[in-house]
Order: sequence, then structure tokens, then C-alpha cells
Amino acid sequence: MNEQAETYDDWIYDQVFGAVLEQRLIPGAKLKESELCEVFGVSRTIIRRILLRLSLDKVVELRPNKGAVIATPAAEDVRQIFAARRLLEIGIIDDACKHCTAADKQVLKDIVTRENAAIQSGDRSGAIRLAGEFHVQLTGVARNKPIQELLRQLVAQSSLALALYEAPGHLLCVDDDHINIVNAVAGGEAVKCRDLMAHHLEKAEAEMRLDAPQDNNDLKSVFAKVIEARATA
Amino acid sequence: MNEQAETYDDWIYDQVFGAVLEQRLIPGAKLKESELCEVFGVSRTIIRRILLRLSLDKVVELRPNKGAVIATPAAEDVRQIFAARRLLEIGIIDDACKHCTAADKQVLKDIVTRENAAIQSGDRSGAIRLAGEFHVQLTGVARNKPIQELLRQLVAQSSLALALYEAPGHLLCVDDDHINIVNAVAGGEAVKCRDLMAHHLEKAEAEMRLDAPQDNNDLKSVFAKVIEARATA
DNA sequence: CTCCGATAAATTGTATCCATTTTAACATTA
DNA sequence: TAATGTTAAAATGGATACAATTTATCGGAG
Repeated sequence: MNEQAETYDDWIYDQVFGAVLEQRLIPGAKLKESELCEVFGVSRTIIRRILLRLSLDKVVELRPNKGAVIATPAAEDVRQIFAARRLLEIGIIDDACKHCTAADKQVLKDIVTRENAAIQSGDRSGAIRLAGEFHVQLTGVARNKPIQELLRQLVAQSSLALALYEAPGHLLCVDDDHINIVNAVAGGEAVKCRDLMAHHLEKAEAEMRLDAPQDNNDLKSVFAKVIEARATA
Repeated sequence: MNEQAETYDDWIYDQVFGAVLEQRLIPGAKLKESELCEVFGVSRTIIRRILLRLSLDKVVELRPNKGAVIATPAAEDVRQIFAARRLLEIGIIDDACKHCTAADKQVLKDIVTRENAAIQSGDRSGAIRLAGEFHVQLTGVARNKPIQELLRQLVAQSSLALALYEAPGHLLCVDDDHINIVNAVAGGEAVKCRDLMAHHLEKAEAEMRLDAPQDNNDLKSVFAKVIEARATA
């Protein structure tokens, strides 16, 4: 995403955050402090600081006295995440069209190119990450840091949502949405661009099953229906 | 804002955050760790965690090795803050109209009542705080946590912006904007409400002087013009 | 007397230590 | 052998100790 030289602290943060984006860390995964200490060769002080930052991103959940796990957004959370994304990503398009430079266009096109390459080479992690990077970078064109920062978080949360609720049998397939959006933004076609984005986001949310309780680990909800049925019998 | 019983950790956070909202802590104010430790009777571990949270809210700035200060948003930051607020606060109005309950309406009306009381009793801190609380609470009616959380941060940043850039001689005066907005939301008049909100936010931003470099502490910009004049003479 | 540098105090950054809580292992018993 | 209570191991939460950096103080040179 923003891979310039920062402090080591930030670098570790990026590694964990990136692993979430690539779904190498999936919801429920335990983040044991001592293990992270070993992996990155720092003390728990540093790791705990990073876990706190990730928890404020709603990407990890800090359970008091029970350690940190990758967050498991509920279906309602996911609806709100996507509602927020629609609000932001459609809302910034006017400004994006206004501010889009040739350099911006090139960066976006490069991302789309790499994204399609990843899809065709079967690199699911790379494809997911680049798709997310596209949305964040596009939002950046509007030159509004608070909005871009929130979108950065929402994209990561979307990655978790996808891991939890993605409809089975969904395949990676190249479509032209992203490239069409780039061209519309660079061409200043705000109306068309908003329309493209709206449909694109709707499509993404529609690929998920937010009705069925996907809580695999919550025994209560897993067995709620049978218990209910037995009680009424 | 959300003053229910939480952990002591969160309570301290709320105290500092609240002091910013009330402009009892103004931009540039130093937050010495040891002092905060004494005030709240905890170790630096706790205080540093809180300072990190506040820095992610962009309410304090963490200067490496040089301590924490209340943030000083630049003029461009303030423009982005208000652009973001327009996007969010106008954007959520449809949903707010849809979800607004009688209880919501009552809470909002109470805030406005208290706000006007504060204004008339000359309680500037209280008035600023309640004005902010109004916007956050109104956003909450739309039932979108990520959006509300960002607005919470933006409102605090606006408080800092106001402290820095408010046009001199500006007085607290009761106006009907907030109560009109409540009525429009509760009445489901989305179009009217968006209009009211748009004007309200424009008015707020217009009360600030974002052109003049208000950087009192940045000697370079304070003396930039005279130096320039001398150089060309 | 002012300016400059050296030294001391204070402040921040990180690692480590201890207390508390949770989790796992084990043994006892019905 | 399954269940349960006990004990040991491990992990988290918080405070403290130590190192590195900054800031303040003081003394001398010009």
C-alpha cells in the first residue's frame, strides 16, 4: 500500500495488516504476543502497541486477558462496512475527477494491470491485495486524508468479511470494472464514474451471504435451529 | 459523548478527549507523560497507550523523543476535515431520516436545549462540546459505526481548528440550525435536511480564516513576507 | 555582558520483571 | 472410562528499571 521506509514499528504493522489484506491471516486466527516477538525480534512492548493499533482499525480484536485474534465482523458489521464504502467511494468521485493527474492515472492503471496478471496466474492473495490497493489509491486521488484513511481500514475489514461470507464456488475472474473506473475518473466523467462505482460495490457485496449465520465457531448459533425445532416438537 | 462506565483506561481517554472538545487543551499544549501519570495515578504504560490512541485520532501529535502535544492542524488539513464532514454528514441524512426513532429525536432535542442554555449562560466550553455532541449523535442515527467513529474524530479536530483559525470577534450566538435539522430528520424531510446541513457546515467553515498563515509558532512563515520583501529590495 | 560549549537533569523509548488470569495437564473418583 | 476437581504451565496486564535522547543549567571565553 504505502511501502516507503518508515520506522521498524510501522513496518511490522504493515506486515500484519498486509497479511490480513492477503487473507494469509483469517478471522479468528490467534496472535500470540510471544510468537510475534520472536518473529520480529522485538519486545512485547512493541508488539502490544501494534496490536492496539490494529484493534483500533477493527482488524484485530483485543479480548481482555485472553489475547488478540483477527477480528470476525458480524453480518451487520459487514453491511455497515459496505454502506460506508458506498458513501465514501461514490462521494469522493467528484473530487477525484477534479484532481486526477496523469501520474494518478498511471499509478491506477499499473495497479489494474498487476491485478489482472495476478488473477490470471491464479495468485488469489495478490489479486485481493491489489483490488484493495486500487480502491485506496483511487480514493487518494480526491486528496482527502481522513477519508482515505477510513477507506484503508474498511478495505481491510472487507477482506475479513470476504473470508467469512464469500459465497462458495466464487472464482477470481477478470472484469473491466476497475479499468473502466480509471478511464472515467481520468476523463472527468463524474456521473458515469459514480454509476460504475455504485454497481461495482453492489456486485462485491452481493457476492457474500450475509443472511446465513456463518459463525462456524459459535456453537449456539450453529445448533440454534435444531434446538429450536426440538423444543417446539 | 458516550459517558457510560467503561474501563478506567477508557475513562482517562475520555477526559483528555473531552478537554480537547471543550478547548481546555489547545493546539500545541504539551502532554508530559509523568504529569498525566500523577494526575490519573497510573503508570506510564497506561498513559502512553492513551496518547497513542489520541494520536491515531489526530488529536495529539507524537513527536519522536520529544513528547506529545495537542495537534495543530494546518489550514489544508482543516479544509480536508470540513470536506470530509460535508461528505459524511450530508451523506448519512437519508439513512438518518429512515432510522430516526422518537427516542433519537428526544436525545437530539435535549442536546440542543442544553446547548442553547450553555450559550446563554456564557459557557463557551459547554456550548462547543454540546455542538460537537449534536453532530456525532445525529450521525449515530444513521446506524453506521465506522462513519460515526470517523465523525467523532473529525469533530474533535474541528475543535482544534476552531481554536487555531476562528475569526476574531466571533461570538457565541443561538441560531436555529440544529433544531431545524432535528425536526427535518425526525420528519423524514431528507432533501430539506441535506440543504440545512450543507449550509450549516459551510457557515461553520466560513467562520475561520484559513488563508492567513496562523502558524504562530512557525517563525519561518511568520517572517516569510518581510524576508521576501527585503530580498527583492 | 553576551555567546558558546560542556555538563547535569529531565524526558522519552524499550526491555524486563512481577502479579493476575487463563489455559492446559493430570490425577482422582464414581 | 467419562467427569470433575486440583495443580502446573503459559499467557496477558501493568509497573518498573535501564538506555538513549533531548532539554535545561552553568561556567568560561571573547
